[in-house]
Amino acid sequence: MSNESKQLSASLEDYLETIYWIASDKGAARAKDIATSLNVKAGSVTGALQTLARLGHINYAPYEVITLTESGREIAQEVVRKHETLKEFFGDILGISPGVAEEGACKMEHSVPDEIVDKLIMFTEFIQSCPRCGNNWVEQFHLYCKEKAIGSMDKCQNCLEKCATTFAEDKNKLQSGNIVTDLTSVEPGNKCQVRSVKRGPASKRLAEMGISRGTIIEVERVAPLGDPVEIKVKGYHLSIRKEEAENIIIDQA
Amino acid sequence: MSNESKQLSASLEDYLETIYWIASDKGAARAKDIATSLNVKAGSVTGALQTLARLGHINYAPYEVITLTESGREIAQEVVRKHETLKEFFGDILGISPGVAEEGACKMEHSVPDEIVDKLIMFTEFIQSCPRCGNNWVEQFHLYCKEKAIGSMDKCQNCLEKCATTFAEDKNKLQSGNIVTDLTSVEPGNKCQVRSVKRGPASKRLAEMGISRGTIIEVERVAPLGDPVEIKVKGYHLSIRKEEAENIIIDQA
DNA sequence: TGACAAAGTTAGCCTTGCCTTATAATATAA
DNA sequence: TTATATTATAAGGCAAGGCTAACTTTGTCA
Repeated sequence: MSNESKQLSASLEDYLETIYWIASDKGAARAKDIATSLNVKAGSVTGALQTLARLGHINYAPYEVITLTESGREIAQEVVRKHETLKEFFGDILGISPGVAEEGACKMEHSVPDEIVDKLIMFTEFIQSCPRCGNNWVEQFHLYCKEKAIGSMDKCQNCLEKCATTFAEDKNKLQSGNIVTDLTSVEPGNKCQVRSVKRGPASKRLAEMGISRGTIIEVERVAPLGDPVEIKVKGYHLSIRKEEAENIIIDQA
Repeated sequence: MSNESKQLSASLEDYLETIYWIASDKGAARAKDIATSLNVKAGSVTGALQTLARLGHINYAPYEVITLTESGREIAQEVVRKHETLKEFFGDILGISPGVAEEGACKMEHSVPDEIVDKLIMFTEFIQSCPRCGNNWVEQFHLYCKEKAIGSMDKCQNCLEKCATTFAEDKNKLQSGNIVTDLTSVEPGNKCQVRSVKRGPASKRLAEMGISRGTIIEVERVAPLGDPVEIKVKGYHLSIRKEEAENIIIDQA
């Protein structure tokens, strides 16, 4: 049981990723679904499943449903994180069309080193929060791509000034209406930045999740009664209790 | 002779890339050098060379030196371009350590789509030329990576203002000393942006190379008498005559 | 010139990964 | 309980890519 093996092949990573998606949709995966999803025959799936089971990444017994083990989930989540990170960067920042962004992410998710994904997430977040990148900076880049030239000096000065005034306005707005807001008030789909985390029974857990001052959180979904709040932090999908969310004081982005 | 085949394997791309480097160093490659460079035995090299020859990517005859054909050079250059683009982005923008940047580039060069490389080059160039990214913007990002938080509002305002004044100063400096400069005055290792290309016998060739208003050019090397000027444009390594360089009017970056 | 070393070639072989088909076993639901 | 769908197994194909070992060619130097 070399549970801590070196590196899975791209193909096996794809199997894990597929199982992850099917399982998070239906609770557990069946061979048929995997075969359909990956476009292979049922026989091939069994072989891959046996390999993954031998490596300790899935819970598998003949004719039973398939679930991920701890290590399998970790690997799958990491692959998904890489995939989503690349896709978002390509799409939202570089302005690549969705199809190519998806295709590129699929190919590259198996080769990008962890360290680079981490930095890419930081970079994307930085771009989305640095005031100098406010006021349509990304759109300026897309314009540059079309026109193949930076604007004239005067145009740039204009842009720079507008950026400054926009920032000053936002700042005033924020400081005048200085309301303390917590994570529960963020709408699904929106991002925010953590100002502070209130001390409490859960603060250690939150810190372990990487939630601290400055962290950028995207709220993905909120359950009917607001209880489990599903969020994305540094590319990881997490779920936190309402009480925990209330302890996270944020600046709305 | 399916000269226009679909996609080479990562391994064959590596062979072409290696031949490219050896050939650009010594004029032609020998099997021994390739074997050493790729860390394989001589026998394996012969096999790969035969495959590449069959595909029309190298000029190969038993016991003779090896050179790239037109198609082989194209592929090799594209791989090199991907490699360098990724490495530069990882290192210069993301702030990844040279070792990891190199390793990541090696792995990803075989899977990144052309379109994404193109955009990544544009993006890197945009960052290096947009005034809003002047005044140490990239360093601000690296600081952010360390401190995991954007600066305070006041700090950001300060940064923004300093960026604006720096830009204004540069602008004044440029406009007061309004000297027309051409590419020959750029020191090796520096970058500049094309303001215009003088009409002349070579202007068509330059346009074909993708050199036009707004293009960013990095001067890599200048031969002793200033004659062939080696430059890098959009990730491609090119060589142009002195007379051509003199027709390229630039803004020093 | 001729002998030898270095470089290159060839052939046979092996491993790995990943897929397929055909057939057998099991589960499920009418 | 029996037909149908789903899984499992076994055998095998095949392409990529490497290795070894024996052999050939080439170039160099005495």
